[in-house]
Amino acid sequence: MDRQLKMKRTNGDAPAVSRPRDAERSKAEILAAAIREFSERGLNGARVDSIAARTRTNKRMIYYYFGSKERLYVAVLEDAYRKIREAEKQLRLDNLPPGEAIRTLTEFTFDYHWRNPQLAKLVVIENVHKGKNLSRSKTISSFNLSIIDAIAKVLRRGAEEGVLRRDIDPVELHMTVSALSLFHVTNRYTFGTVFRRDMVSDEAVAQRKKEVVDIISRYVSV
Amino acid sequence: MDRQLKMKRTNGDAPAVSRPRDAERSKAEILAAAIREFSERGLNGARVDSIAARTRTNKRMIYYYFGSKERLYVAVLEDAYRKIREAEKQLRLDNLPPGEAIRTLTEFTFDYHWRNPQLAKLVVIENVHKGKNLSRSKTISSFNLSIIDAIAKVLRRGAEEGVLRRDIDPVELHMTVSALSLFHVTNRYTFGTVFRRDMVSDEAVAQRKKEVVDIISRYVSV
Amino acid sequence: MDRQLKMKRTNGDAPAVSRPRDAERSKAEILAAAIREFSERGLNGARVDSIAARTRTNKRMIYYYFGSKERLYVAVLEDAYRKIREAEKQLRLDNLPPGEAIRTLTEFTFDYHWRNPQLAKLVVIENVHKGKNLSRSKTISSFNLSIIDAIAKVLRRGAEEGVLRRDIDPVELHMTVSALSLFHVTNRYTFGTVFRRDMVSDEAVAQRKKEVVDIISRYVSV
Amino acid sequence: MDRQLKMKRTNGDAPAVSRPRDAERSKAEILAAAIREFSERGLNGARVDSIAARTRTNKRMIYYYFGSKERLYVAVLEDAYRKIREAEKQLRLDNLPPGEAIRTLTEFTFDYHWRNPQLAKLVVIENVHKGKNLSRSKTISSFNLSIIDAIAKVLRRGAEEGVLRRDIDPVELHMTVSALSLFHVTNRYTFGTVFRRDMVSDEAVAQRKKEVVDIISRYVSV
DNA sequence: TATGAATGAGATTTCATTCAT
DNA sequence: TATGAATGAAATCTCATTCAT
Repeated sequence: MDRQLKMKRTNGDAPAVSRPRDAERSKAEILAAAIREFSERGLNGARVDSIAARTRTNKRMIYYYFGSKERLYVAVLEDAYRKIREAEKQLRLDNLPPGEAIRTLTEFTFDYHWRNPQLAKLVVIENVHKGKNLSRSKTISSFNLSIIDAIAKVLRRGAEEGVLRRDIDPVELHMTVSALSLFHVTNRYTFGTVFRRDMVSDEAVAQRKKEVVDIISRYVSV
Repeated sequence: MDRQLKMKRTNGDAPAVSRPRDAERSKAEILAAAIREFSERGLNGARVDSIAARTRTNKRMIYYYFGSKERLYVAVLEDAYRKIREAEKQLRLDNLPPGEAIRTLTEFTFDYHWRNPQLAKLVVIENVHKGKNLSRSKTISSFNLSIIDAIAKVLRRGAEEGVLRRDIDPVELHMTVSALSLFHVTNRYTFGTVFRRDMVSDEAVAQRKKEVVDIISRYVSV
Repeated sequence: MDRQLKMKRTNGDAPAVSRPRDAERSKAEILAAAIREFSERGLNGARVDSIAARTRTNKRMIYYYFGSKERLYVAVLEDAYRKIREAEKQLRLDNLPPGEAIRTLTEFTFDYHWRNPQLAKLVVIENVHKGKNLSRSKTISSFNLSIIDAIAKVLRRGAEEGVLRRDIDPVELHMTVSALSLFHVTNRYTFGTVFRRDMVSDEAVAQRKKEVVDIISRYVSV
Repeated sequence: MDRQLKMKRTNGDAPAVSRPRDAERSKAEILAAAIREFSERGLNGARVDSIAARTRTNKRMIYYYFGSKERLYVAVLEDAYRKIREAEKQLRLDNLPPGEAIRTLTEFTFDYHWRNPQLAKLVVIENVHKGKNLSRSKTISSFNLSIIDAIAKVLRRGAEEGVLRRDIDPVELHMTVSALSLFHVTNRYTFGTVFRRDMVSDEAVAQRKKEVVDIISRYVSV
């Protein structure tokens, strides 16, 4: 695969970078490979061998750094959640008028899940397992509540300005936005097949996104 | 393992007539056991042994009747879809005013999935597998389109009576109702844990159902 | 073991004996192989592969019948204890004068362990594991207490006849006989090496047995 | 794994003098940790990682100082034997009347093994491995024969004084004392479980010690 | 002397499926 | 139609040991 790279390594008289020896990088590489494997095949379907194969390290290192397949899976879950929360922070919702902020957040959420389907898939997989792995994570809740705070702020502003309903619960709103955004990812295959519906063309996705934004707008507007 | 028992059965002069040997009953029993096992543990997590253990028959019979674990899984999927479509037909939406028909359908859908979570779970599991098993079913689409027809009829009536928007696509509406209803089942564990939200108490469920009906009502109303 | 039985089944026009299909025999074969492997290599040193190789069945059957390496090991322990207790019953101590009964039992115990070192080895191995596997056995104590009963009877007779001490505790005596008999098996290698002592020649063994009988005789005599 | 810590150490201008780097101390620490690990878990059950974890050094040092797990185990065996022989020398048996000397030695041996069970455990473990590791030690026999000499001297004195039998072989006597003393350590779990006997309370131990001393006394007395 | 990172070989266990009657 | 026994292939995990600095 990377014969080029290998060549480079053996060049020069400095014996050089020959093998990784970089814990952080190895860990990150494993995590990245695991996110893909788990989201594509589920906890039981994922193969530790496959994860290792997507890496420059080997199977043994997965156990060295993560202890077990399950603990790796928990790390993957945490990482996937962390990423969407970080992406959300780039939105700067505070700088937008309330209505537009909600619209922006809705569009972002829909787009994010469509373009990064891993989290959505991991989440439903974890629910098949009744959430017992996620519940082992101590930190998961702490960093996720940021999105609820952000929504709450926007709703407060909107209420003050009289442009948004006063009786909207931020968690409820987040649930709705999530449900409508995730569904298109987590149910695309069955819904497409069963109802003979194009779920994946650019037009179909754009059309659905518009619809979702519309649903949310009507829901929050006074 | 239980050799004693076996001995007892084959000994004695009482011949083979003793048990009814009802093929249909065996098949139905296997299917019922499989629905539970697959919905609880996923396709990979499900164990043929466990399915057999939930039955009065044995493992070999599963292969005799269904050929393979995968084909049994497809049969399970079809059966679960068939059941909700049959339940929907009891609603008699044609006898209700359009707005009320939509509300009734929404409440039914939400309740059905909450009380019969197997279909919801099977569907997300199947999507993890990119819907490749469902797509093997020849009949799946045929009997499922009934719900789209039913919604289309209601929307047409609503438009004619001027109480519902004219530009609502029935598939789009079904997708929205499904998304909001399924989410509460398929994401209850993670959402509850991550956002510290009660998802399961009677009050929480009733409150969410009210919200979902509200969202849909605002969405379809002129 | 019971080839006779098997023959009976496959005779007539039904073809051939090709593969076992005899649960009891498979189980017994595995158990016999496991006794040797565990007693020779310990719980950790024993290899499931090696046990299977000593069998006409395969590795998978070990899990089919015993569940795990540990549970097989417990079955092995139970079986080894059961065998010595059964052998003891052939001694008919009740038919011997008390002093001779004790002597006979001592000689038997010493010989048994020397000729069948598996139990002795299994026992020390199990003690390295702090007896946690044996303590999982429900039945172990029940059938082992027979030896204590037998000794108690002899001691009672001896006391009545005035030929044996009245204050000997049967468990204490069994412990002493066991200690002296087992030591020659469980410590033969180190004791031989460290103290440059022949522990294995027929003469050495006979001499030690005589000594042990002497020790016990002096101990129980009035 | 603890990268932060490592950074701190190699950073800064404080040079390498910071830690004493006492080779002898490291070696002794490893040996002490290994004695516990091997005696608690056996040769195969012991983990090099665990031994390192019981140390202030790391796994690599074990290989640096001892070469391999097996050679470390041999070192452990030698060390354990050396310790009991040194302890015995404190007894000053020569200063006691012969009968009392034997009694003192018996009590000491019983107590020593009960309070320091490592040697007893290591010895049976080594016997499971047919003594092949111990036989590699060149020195083991040389320093162990001291106990045989000591016993021989006492027996000679006792015979001359007419208080002890003339026909007692010192190795045989040591074997008997060892067997009775070690048994209580190496078989405590199984014997306790199988025969429902308290083996560990202070009273039980004291009672058994008394019994052992009694057995030995009757054995050596004229 | 000291240490975290890395690994190959091999161990136990799992599981869908088939055999033989 | 029914069933216990059997199995190959492959999965997860373990562990002593070495690498590279």
